[in-house]
Amino acid sequence: MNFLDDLNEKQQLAAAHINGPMMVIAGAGSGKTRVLTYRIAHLMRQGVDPFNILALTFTNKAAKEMKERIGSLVGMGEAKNISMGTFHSVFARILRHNSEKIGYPSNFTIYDTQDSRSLIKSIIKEMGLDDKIYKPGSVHGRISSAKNNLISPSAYEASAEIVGEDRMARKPEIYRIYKLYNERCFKSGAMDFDDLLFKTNELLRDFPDVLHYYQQKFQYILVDEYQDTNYSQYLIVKRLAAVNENICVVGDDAQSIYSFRGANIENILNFKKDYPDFQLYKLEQNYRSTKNIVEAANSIIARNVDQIKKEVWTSNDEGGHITVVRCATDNEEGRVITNKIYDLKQSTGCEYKDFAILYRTNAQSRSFEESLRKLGLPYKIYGGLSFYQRKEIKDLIAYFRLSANPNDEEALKRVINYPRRGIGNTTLDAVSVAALQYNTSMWNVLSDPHQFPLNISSGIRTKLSNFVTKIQGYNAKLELVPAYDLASDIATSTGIMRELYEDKTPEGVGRYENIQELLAGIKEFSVSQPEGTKATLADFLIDVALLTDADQETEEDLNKITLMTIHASKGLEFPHVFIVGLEENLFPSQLSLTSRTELEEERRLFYVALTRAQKSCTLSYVNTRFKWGQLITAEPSRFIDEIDSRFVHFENKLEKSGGGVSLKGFTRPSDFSKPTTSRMQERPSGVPKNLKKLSDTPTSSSSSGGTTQPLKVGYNVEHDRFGKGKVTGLEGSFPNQKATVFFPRVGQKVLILKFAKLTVLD
DNA sequence: ATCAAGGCTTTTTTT
DNA sequence: AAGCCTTGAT
Repeated sequence: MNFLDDLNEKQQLAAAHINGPMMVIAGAGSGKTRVLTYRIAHLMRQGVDPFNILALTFTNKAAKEMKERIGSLVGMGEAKNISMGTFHSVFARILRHNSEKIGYPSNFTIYDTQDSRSLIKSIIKEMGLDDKIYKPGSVHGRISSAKNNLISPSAYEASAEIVGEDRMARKPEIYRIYKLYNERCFKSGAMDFDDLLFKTNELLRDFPDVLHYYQQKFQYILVDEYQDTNYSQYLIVKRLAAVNENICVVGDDAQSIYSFRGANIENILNFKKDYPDFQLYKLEQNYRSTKNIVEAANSIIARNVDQIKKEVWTSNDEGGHITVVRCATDNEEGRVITNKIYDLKQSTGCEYKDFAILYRTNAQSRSFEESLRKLGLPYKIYGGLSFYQRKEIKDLIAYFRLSANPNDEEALKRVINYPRRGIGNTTLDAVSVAALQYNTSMWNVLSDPHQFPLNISSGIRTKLSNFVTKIQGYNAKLELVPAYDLASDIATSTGIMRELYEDKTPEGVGRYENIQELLAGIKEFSVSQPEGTKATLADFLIDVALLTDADQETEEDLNKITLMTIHASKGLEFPHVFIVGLEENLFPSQLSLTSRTELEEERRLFYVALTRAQKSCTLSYVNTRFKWGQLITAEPSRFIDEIDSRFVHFENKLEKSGGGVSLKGFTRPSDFSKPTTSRMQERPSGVPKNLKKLSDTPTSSSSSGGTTQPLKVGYNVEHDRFGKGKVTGLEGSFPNQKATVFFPRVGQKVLILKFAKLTVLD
């Protein structure tokens, strides 16, 4: 039997392509993952050894799923042997095998973004620069994009253009920070995310035997989401594919949403230049969404100037309109969307996993979380603060890292005084200075303190040497003791377990459980290793640095409502999608409004969001929203109006009235003191006029100084939603005065008076 | 060296 | 709102 029969004609042609370069331009929902999967299976059926296949995906989860699907077609035993994963994880492994060639230990550490920023921050301090001007985050961004374009520190320094840009931005020293940063990473035996690609390029460039080996090994190369690769990734692929030219790239320019991290649509154009005889396949039939959704999405993307023209179409049902909902506040948005999900589930009988709430920024998840929890609906948030970014997890992993690679300076600084062992900043600074002075790592100073002049008391010296001995002990066990055993040994013998166990606060209990979960994860990791291979803690570390919480998904997560950013939703699909927070300055983001290309990327992002939906798609926006603790007013996103109106239904559009609602730009709290602005919130009906609404008179009472507060502890008040209650506490002053009120119906609440619809009864 | 309190800033997006 | 950092007291 021929399993290619599962595909449509165009998909079949692409999947059956064997030798020579090929590109698949695939519209949203046109089954590109399917083509990739079947093509790999087909290759294997045709006798290609899975060891000779390299498939690069955008996420580890995508790799895992694709592997499973291929496994079900040709057998798991075989599928296992394909090299499949993200660029970062595949090449981290390759680097590990070849690390000594480029001067790194095989147990090199992978610095995450936090590590990088913290290192950059200390370098900025050491250089005596002002970290208000040289913000670690933006300096890192600059360095990162240099690396993604394969610009080394010396090339950076030599480029008049780049240094000129820095000078214009009043940050002329970045090239020096970059240089020092790289030196420090090297000395710490650490690579950052970008190094994983940069160093791979170095390795393949400078070691012809290595290049040759992998060219022979990877006879067939496939790259998914090609539109989101950067120059560094492009060049790795080009080098590896140079001999056999059996390269297949799959992508959709309309879904390019990662240019902020160096992704480059030009890679598609370069492909045409590099392999002029390549075969092009276009997939334009959408199998995912209703006609309305497909055409609405088309009408959006048509507004972009930068695009490869294609006609995405579907033979699916027409489906319902795209619904647009207006809400007063972010909290109401949470309630409204949650209720809609509840109703839709009741009426259609679908499952929780059929719903997704997609937003532009992680911070928006809060209001949805709250109302979902209130209604008792199960949900899972992806992204944001992931499991591996939690403090307690990072702390324990820092011990693991240090045990595997004692030169890892960021790990050292993290745990040398955690749990408290009386080694403070003064001591650490002294060690750091000595390390810099003698051009060595902090660990070398610590482990051989007599070699270095350290002005430190003997009591502290003992503490330091105890710490060193402890780490050396772990280090010695690294190759001998199984990963799980060593990990739990470290967790207990450092005192981390005890410290967390003794913390009986809910947060403390949670942290303790997280540690347990991490240890369980390590056990699982050990078990899942192929027969005969022993998994050390160092092996686990390579994995863990590149895991995200999509990889953490458990069985029970499988039937929950999904909450994630639109970026994270790429490649996924859901029957019912809610795209929330469609407001100017949020989506499109304020930061994207300066250039057409950035705005177009936001539009592509909206396109991606729309095309996640299979059956229905609902958009929402709010009139006022909290941002950084301040209430701001918002306008509906331009993207709403950009959808061809034939496909849209406005559920409760605000009628244009001359009144105060169409206020523009009143985003500052100072505007609240202007008398004309009429509070922006509609006065709830049902509040008798003779009752004094606090929120109507915030300015006169407090900002004019000295006048007594209209509210006192003990007053009886009434709230629109919570009912009657008694004030039990007041704190802060205008505009941030808060009242603690006890409502017999709902319990104690802390209300911000500026906004609370509170009425005094006495 | 440690801790508490108060001030200050926030990359939108992620490997 | 929340986390981070500085400051000041012990």
